Amino acid sequence: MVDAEEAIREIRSAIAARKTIAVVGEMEVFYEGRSASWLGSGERLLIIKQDRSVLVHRPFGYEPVNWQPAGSHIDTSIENGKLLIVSTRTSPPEMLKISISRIIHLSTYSLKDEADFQIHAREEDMKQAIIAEPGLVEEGFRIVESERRVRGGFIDILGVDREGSLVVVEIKREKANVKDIEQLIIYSSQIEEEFGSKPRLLIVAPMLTGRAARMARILGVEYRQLSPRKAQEVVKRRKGLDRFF
Amino acid sequence: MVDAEEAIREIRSAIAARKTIAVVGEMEVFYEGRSASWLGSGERLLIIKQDRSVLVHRPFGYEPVNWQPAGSHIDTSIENGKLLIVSTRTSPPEMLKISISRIIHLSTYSLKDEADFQIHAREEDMKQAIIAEPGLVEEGFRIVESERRVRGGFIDILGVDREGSLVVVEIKREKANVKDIEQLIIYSSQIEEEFGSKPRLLIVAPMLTGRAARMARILGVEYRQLSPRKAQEVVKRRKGLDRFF
DNA sequence: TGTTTAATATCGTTA
DNA sequence: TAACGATGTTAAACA
Repeated sequence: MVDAEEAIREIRSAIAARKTIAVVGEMEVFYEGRSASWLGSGERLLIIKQDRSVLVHRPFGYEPVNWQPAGSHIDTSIENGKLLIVSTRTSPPEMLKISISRIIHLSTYSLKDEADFQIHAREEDMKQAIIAEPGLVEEGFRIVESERRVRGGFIDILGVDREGSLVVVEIKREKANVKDIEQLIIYSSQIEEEFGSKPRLLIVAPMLTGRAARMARILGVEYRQLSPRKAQEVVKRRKGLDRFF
Repeated sequence: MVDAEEAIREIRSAIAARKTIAVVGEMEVFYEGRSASWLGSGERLLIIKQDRSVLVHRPFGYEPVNWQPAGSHIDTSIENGKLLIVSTRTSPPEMLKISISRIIHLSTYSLKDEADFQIHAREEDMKQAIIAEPGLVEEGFRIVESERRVRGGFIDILGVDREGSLVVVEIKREKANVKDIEQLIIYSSQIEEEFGSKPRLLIVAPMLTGRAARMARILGVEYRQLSPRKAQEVVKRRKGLDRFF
């Protein structure tokens, strides 16, 4: 249990020193900006990070109930004996106000964390795998272009099959749905306009939703199964080979 | 600074008692599941909530670097003198492993938070505003149906103008883009199939992207300006009137 | 359970 | 700055 006067001194100096602040206490939270929200009094965890991002976490759920991203301006004051923390940013104009009526715990830390975060098996890995091994799409497939710009978006991969027909390839790292099939149809008309002939349409994904599978059959969209994990293995194997040669 | 043996006892009993746990310390983090990630050693804040959701926060940035949602299973152990916390869930199969080499601070809390969270100015508020006051779309506009299911999605609002022509209305709470315009075109063909005549297409949003504005002009999609905040005011005013009558 | 949509989505990349 | 797509998106609504 910490006094508001004492707390405000500690928080102010911690913000100035770019420390990370954790406050456990009873608080009300107001937000106004792109939307507007109000949260009545309850016991929560407030985090102010060294980059001045602010998070209010309830004792349940993955997401913060309210927040403000890095770089916003933080003001502290005491109002009716309560510790008031106001975070504002200008673009977009947003304001987060936290009124703390009781402080259960307050601590500040100078945390050092310079480690590199590595993540794999994303859609980008799937694309790289196909570029490295076009045979993943089908025997004789060759890449013409990746990330080709068309009206309404980008074609993940544009290629040619062994017969010389153009193939538009759309990649999804998760289950592909009706929207993804429609996306291919939209690209198809653009490619036809430009090249004068209908391309084959192909969706690469670990699976399709039932509705998407039906729609694909109706509209003549082909499907090749590929999971991000398998793609990642292909990329890794390739890298090994590249180093070898 | 807390010993690993002491920490594991405290964490285990806190999980059993459904308390919220905060650990500040030096840790490595591994994740494997839909994707896979590795994060080398650094000083971070680990939160385990009463619903067993797990968050690992670096000292910067709004998002947790790694996490596990509510309801996952948590195992604790000591390996080479380090406190090991492993959270697993089955659907989808995912595993988060946190290896804590040094504990700077550990505390547990029984937090009580039953307050109601209220939020306004969402897309739903815009739809309700139009339903309450169809004149927001245009003079003489009448609602036929909201959330009408069509192939590839739902039509936000289907209505009729004063001449009796069908109008498909798409609502966006933020700047509308090319994809949103395309969405309307797709709906249009469905409505034409069903009713035998081309509907008018109308996008309601606070603004359009430059590209979307151009595309709307070309494709004959009309635009009505409405912001979520203005919509919210209309809803509020209406509620006041409803109470009066 | 499966599917779809909204979100103060956030974040990174590119023009 | 604006636009645009990916995300371990998450979370809620609906069939």
